Amino acid sequence: MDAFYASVELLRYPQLKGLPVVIGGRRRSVDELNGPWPSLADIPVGVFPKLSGYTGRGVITTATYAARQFGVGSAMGLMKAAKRCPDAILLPVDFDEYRKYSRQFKAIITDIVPLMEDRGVDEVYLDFTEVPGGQREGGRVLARLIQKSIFEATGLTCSVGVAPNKLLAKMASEFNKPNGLSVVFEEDLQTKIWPLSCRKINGIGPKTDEKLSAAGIHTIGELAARDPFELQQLFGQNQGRWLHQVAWGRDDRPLVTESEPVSLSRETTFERDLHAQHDKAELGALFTRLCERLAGDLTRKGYAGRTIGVKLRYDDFRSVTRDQTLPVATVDPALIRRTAGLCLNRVDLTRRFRLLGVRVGNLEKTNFNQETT
DNA sequence: TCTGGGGTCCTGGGACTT
DNA sequence: TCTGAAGTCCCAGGACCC
Repeated sequence: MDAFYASVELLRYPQLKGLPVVIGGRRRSVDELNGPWPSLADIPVGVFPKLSGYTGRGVITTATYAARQFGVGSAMGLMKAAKRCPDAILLPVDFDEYRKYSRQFKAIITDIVPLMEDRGVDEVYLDFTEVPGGQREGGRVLARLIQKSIFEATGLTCSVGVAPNKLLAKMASEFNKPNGLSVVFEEDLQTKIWPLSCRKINGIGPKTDEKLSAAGIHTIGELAARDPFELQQLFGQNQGRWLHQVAWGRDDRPLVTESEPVSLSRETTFERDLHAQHDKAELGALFTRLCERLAGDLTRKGYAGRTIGVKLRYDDFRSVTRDQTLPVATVDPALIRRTAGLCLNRVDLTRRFRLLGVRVGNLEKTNFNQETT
């Protein structure tokens, strides 16, 4: 398979190009910025709020490359980011807008390459083994055509990686961000992949990286040099085997062009930590609202679920979950609320918590899908 | 002083059945 | 009747990703 990985850069306002910008925080409407504007593209740079003096909860969803120079990035708390880069512009998250552009760029892509795996709002894998011209210049010609088509239709830039499999294509796409294009061949493994940190592998997060470091393994090359049996001793059979495979650039996962959701959930972090007894009314209303919204999601997407669960995050950031499986699948907000309430009775409610979530799993298709996309 | 929201997948333990 | 093995389901938590 010739895999192609593209991630689209969603910041498209020309007046902000090259400036440090972070997108994130708790969800606010664009109107809250500084009064109603026809669109963010019409706002002069000086009007955007700065990160300096930001107080309250919230994390960065994404940041421009100019902002990343200051050591801020995804998932960082906004207050910490404000200290590192006070002059950065803070934009609110606007998921409806992202979804709109996401549909648009994916439609453009599938017009050119029909075999697409959707990896979220801004990323896709493509297989262009069978696409006419897909092999020209190692895939560069087709990749450039896709980049050009997306830019002309949406103003969005995207970074692209082309490689023999999904693992390497994803890594290749990171080489020249933003708006980059990289091709990695099998024979490039030792020169282009092995010098990289293990953390660059999709699937190695902070925990695994820490364990690897403790074993004296920092780069992918060092990982590849280890005996597979030693890795299995350290990480267990499955993960050990997988680590050895990916270090050697091996990945035979096919493109997944269709999938069904496994669960749906809604959760919210409070402005301040709440207590089950002292904030009973507020929590009760919030809990009901979460269940209603979740029931709405299920109905809209055409699913019902049998397993109802809750999630709590305490003030010390520990999380707990409880769930319960019903005899039949439901979309009924009252039943979801009642069952989730029973789950909630099984957790420690004596200490304050910062987040409450409701989840429905064990999904079954109903025939009432109201969503067209 | 911190650390969102919405997902998937994996692991491991306990209950239950055969 | 008791015991152990194996399979399955349910549940909880952890790691990771976008």
